[in-house]
Amino acid sequence: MKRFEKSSITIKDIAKKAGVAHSTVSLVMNDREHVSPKLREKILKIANEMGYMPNMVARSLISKKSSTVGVVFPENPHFFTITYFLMIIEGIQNACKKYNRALMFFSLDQTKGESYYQISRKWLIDLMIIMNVDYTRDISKDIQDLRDNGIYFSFLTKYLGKEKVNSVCVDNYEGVRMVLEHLASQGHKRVGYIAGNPNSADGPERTQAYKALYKKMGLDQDEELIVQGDFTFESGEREAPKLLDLKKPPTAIFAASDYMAIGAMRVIKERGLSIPGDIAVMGFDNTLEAAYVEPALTTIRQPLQEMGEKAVDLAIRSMNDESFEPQSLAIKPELIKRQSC
Amino acid sequence: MKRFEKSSITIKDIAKKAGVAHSTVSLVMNDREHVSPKLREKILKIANEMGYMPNMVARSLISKKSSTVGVVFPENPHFFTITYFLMIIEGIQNACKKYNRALMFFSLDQTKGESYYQISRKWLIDLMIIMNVDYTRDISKDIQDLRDNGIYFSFLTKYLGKEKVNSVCVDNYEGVRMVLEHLASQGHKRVGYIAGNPNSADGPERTQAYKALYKKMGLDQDEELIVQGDFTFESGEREAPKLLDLKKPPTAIFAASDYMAIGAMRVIKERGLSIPGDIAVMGFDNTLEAAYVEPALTTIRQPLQEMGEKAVDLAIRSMNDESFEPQSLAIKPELIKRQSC
DNA sequence: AAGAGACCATGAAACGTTTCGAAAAGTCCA
DNA sequence: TGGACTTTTCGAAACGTTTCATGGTCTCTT
Repeated sequence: MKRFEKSSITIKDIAKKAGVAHSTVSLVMNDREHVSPKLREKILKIANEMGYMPNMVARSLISKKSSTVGVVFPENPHFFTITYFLMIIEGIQNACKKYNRALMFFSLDQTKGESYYQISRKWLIDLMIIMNVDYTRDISKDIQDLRDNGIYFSFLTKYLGKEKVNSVCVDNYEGVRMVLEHLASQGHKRVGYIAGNPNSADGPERTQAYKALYKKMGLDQDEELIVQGDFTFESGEREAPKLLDLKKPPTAIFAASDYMAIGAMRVIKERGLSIPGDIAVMGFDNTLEAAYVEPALTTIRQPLQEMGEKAVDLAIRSMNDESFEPQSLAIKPELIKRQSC
Repeated sequence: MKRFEKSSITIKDIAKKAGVAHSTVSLVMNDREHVSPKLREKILKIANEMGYMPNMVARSLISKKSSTVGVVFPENPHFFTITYFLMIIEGIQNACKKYNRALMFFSLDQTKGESYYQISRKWLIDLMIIMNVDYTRDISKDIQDLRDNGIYFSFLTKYLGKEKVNSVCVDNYEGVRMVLEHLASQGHKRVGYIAGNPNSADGPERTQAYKALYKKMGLDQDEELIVQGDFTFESGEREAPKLLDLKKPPTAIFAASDYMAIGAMRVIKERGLSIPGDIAVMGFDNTLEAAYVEPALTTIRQPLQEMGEKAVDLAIRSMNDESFEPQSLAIKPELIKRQSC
């Protein structure tokens, strides 16, 4: 089998057949003015007959743009199983369709010295979604490089640097408020809190919101009621007993992630306590599993899909409008009432 | 802010600095022979200092290859929430890293006349993973086009056409065998079966396996015991009552997907029956939710990640070895014993 | 009927690579 | 020392587009 025997139809083939210059065909294909309607018609017809399909790569080379949205996430072989990310990606995928762009994925290995800018240059990515950041490294140089080279981007996480950049994240304060209000409205006074990963952007923010709000809600203020998890199921299983074993145990547990909440639930059930009878549980995230555990978990839904879509929208707006100020969007979450409280 | 002020380092910049022809630099960058070690060293050093990064787009244009794996799936806005696909994609992502390729995603809208080959041409994709096929259309011309143009591909689903192609799917027969054997070993004689979507590749295959096997396993043969679902949670909820309402109801239900099994479980529990005490339930797929329902679902794990990786491996082998015969891999699944039976 | 505009179409250059035939530079041996 | 190799380096062409200055062809006005 010979390869590339049948080479594909180019703009020149069409030009030859139509008896015009290939630059004219280019104008037609890009829907630009200054081509007579008659000629345009003719060229389009021929292109259609011949089954022309533009070569995006050649187009990218000259325009220095790739018609692509590049999603960059940190090196982590298990990235894709984390449902949290997946739903965001669905949103990005939708946006790509809307803007007629292809979607590319890159994992960034910062330990090998790879930078966001290098990736953009290597693949001529002109629109980048940055999904998560290792804040232990200085990222501001990268940001500057992207900016200097006309690459538009959004962060899909809280951006902790000083620069003003497009970013989309959930409104953690509002989410925590909803949780505590809901619990308070059901008469809970003592609410145990399992905090999330302190090295993330969301973990500390939720904890801060919790501390800022519980007095306002009239809940018990007691440092004992706060334990430190890291968003994982295991940390929920590990930390929940500390709350249950208190002299004065809480009547409700709020975990900063669903996975931790589910871990806590397992422990509670193993001890023969009933949920929500003996103790209520609330999570945060509305991951897929939350609906399937028993009892189904009451939690806060982050509109992840919407967030993914918004992130692309912001970057596109920056691209189309030079005067558009980078925005930091905090998306309002939603309370999902189920059976766990 | 001016754009592209700082244009990036090219092979020519390096050539100028090193005082050589840019073609020589190209040879060095591609690790080709016929360059003296001394010069090679010097060029590499300069390239490194200047922070050279190859322009993959220019490279693609000339080589007609994109160093990319293109994953193509059918137009379906909710593609990405289906965990089944996601785990496969994780495998593909791993393989991409292994072969140092970027990952691109495309949704194919066959109603608009888009073909697999067109996508490959448009983006110079030379390695394609085809995730699912609309078998109501004739795909053999597409296959031929891909072949004729040296584009290597694997199907990540059972391929139903006549051609010999690379394909990776789960061994459904073996999976069903494991289920029935497990149920039989626990003394079940009457096993209800909720069939999957009849228009898919997997649905009929599992049903066929069920029918071929239940006599061998000494189970009751009774057409009443087979009901028709479509893989969704809702169809499980809808069909399970038909089995429970039989004059002689089954002692176990086997659903051809976890989602249907979970739907069935909900109905069973609503009727106040205990699982597995009154009735055992088994699923198929080992989706994420299976571990979290109560009781946790005994099911068949498809090694999805492995399948994704294998699909890329096969395509790469075809690419590297012209004489490699396309293979059709049926991956052995695994029984995951949990509490539902 | 000629000059001024407006509109169309063209051809060449460019994008950053790879490839390949040919030139240049080494090496070896007689 | 010169011819015959071999190895190294070079230069030009090519990949399929877009862009843009230039020139040609209309149509209108005076």
